[in-house]
Amino acid sequence: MRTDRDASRGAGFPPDRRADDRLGDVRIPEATVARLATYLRVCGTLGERGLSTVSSEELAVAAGVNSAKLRKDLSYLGSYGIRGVGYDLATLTEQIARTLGVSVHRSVVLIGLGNLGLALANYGGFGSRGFRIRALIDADPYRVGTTVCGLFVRDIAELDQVVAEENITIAIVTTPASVAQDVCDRVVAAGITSILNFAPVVLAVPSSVDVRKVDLAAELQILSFHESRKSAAVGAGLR
Amino acid sequence: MRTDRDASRGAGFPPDRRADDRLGDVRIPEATVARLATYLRVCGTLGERGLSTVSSEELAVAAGVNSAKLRKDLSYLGSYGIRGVGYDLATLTEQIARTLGVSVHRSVVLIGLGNLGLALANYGGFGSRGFRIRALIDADPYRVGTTVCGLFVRDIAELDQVVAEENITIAIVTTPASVAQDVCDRVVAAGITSILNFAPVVLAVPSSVDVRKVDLAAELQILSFHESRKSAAVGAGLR
DNA sequence: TAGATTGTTAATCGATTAACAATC
DNA sequence: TAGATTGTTAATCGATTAACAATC
Repeated sequence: MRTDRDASRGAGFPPDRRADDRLGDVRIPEATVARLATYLRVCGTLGERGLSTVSSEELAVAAGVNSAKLRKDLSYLGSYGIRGVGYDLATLTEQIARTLGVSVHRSVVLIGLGNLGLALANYGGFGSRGFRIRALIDADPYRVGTTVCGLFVRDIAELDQVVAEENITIAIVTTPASVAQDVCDRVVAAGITSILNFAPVVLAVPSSVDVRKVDLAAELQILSFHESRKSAAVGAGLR
Repeated sequence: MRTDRDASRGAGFPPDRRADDRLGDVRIPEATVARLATYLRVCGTLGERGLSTVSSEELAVAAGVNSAKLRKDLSYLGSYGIRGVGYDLATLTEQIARTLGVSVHRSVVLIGLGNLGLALANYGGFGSRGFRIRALIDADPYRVGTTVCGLFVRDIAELDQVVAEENITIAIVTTPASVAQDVCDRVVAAGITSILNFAPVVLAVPSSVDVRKVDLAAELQILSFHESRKSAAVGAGLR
């Protein structure tokens, strides 16, 4: 569907990307990007089971979405399906990985080695999905200099150096809430442009930096809301 | 704005809730529910700083959202602001907590005591936000019977009993992906109606059960996507 | 009263999905 | 060719937000 808005942009307004930018010439909706990560994981699982081709219906069921949505999502990447047949798993996997920018591994720095930080440092699931934790940073002088998962724990003062040396663009922040904004400021100053924040605070960053937040208590509260509605429905006589 | 659809529903179609169900008579959008959790946390922070009243503008800035959106979100709870003045923090906090169903603590069972499970069991941030982990369950016979954070680690065979005894409705699943669906089936059979899933699998559940998924690698992949676009922009001559 | 701020309206924007022409 | 499945259209649904009347 081509709207008047599209037409006016094509005619005069600056496009989001240059037309010759092959990787980035199609704007992909945020909701689609989030689902691509799921599709990529499911493709991996199906590939391990020996499948070489999947239909949009099979993939949609495995990913827990509607097949029309899945096809629309995949259509943003280009036309990699074969009508009457389905999608070649290897090709599809490669294209999704390329779109997400995880065809090559990305380097990550993890800051704050409390319970959660240590658990993430030890988590084995990042490597297979495109990420390597290349540096660990903590404020506790007793922890700095020790080795965790084969990596030296460094002081925050070494952040700039480590980010440059290891070509790091993504930081995982698992510090206490009280220091998270300060750590965030240093991380941004060091040149990091993406932050995954586990501290329960809203981080202020320049618009050039992306922040995603994981708030575990908030997730539980959302579930709690629906629990309330379930019991309210019972209370209202719907038993 | 009252649309034809609303009118036709009011006229004939069954409403989502009974009109006399005071807690649940207004349908609150999912996007709003998710933000209410943030507002609740921010209200707590502002309250600790000694504030007793906030304007929508102040609260919006602290929560990182547009103030019109915040007012619209709060309007679903009822009319708790005072024009020309703002919102009373104590009242607002209470109303949001009530809406989210966390005015009283909810009991949670945590299943799977690997790195992440142990970290969550030790995490102190749940208590202040309305949740108590009341039971720990693991499959490893060497771990069953030990004490973690003052709780006995139990076998999955005891799930039904523990859920009933402790009045648990929410489960946190931090098992390996390979057993997550099996654990999920048992959890549902035990009467749990909300699941927070950290295993990187799509869980199949009855429609009466809510599942929220936290996929850390997927979060990084979303950040990676935007990183790709940033460097593509540079590559396309926008340096 | 004058200034401030809420609650609501209505326009706009973005996401979802059934349906089907295109095509393997 | 006949059956199957993609890629796309267009309708619908849901979320966002500027603007402002209501009102403290």
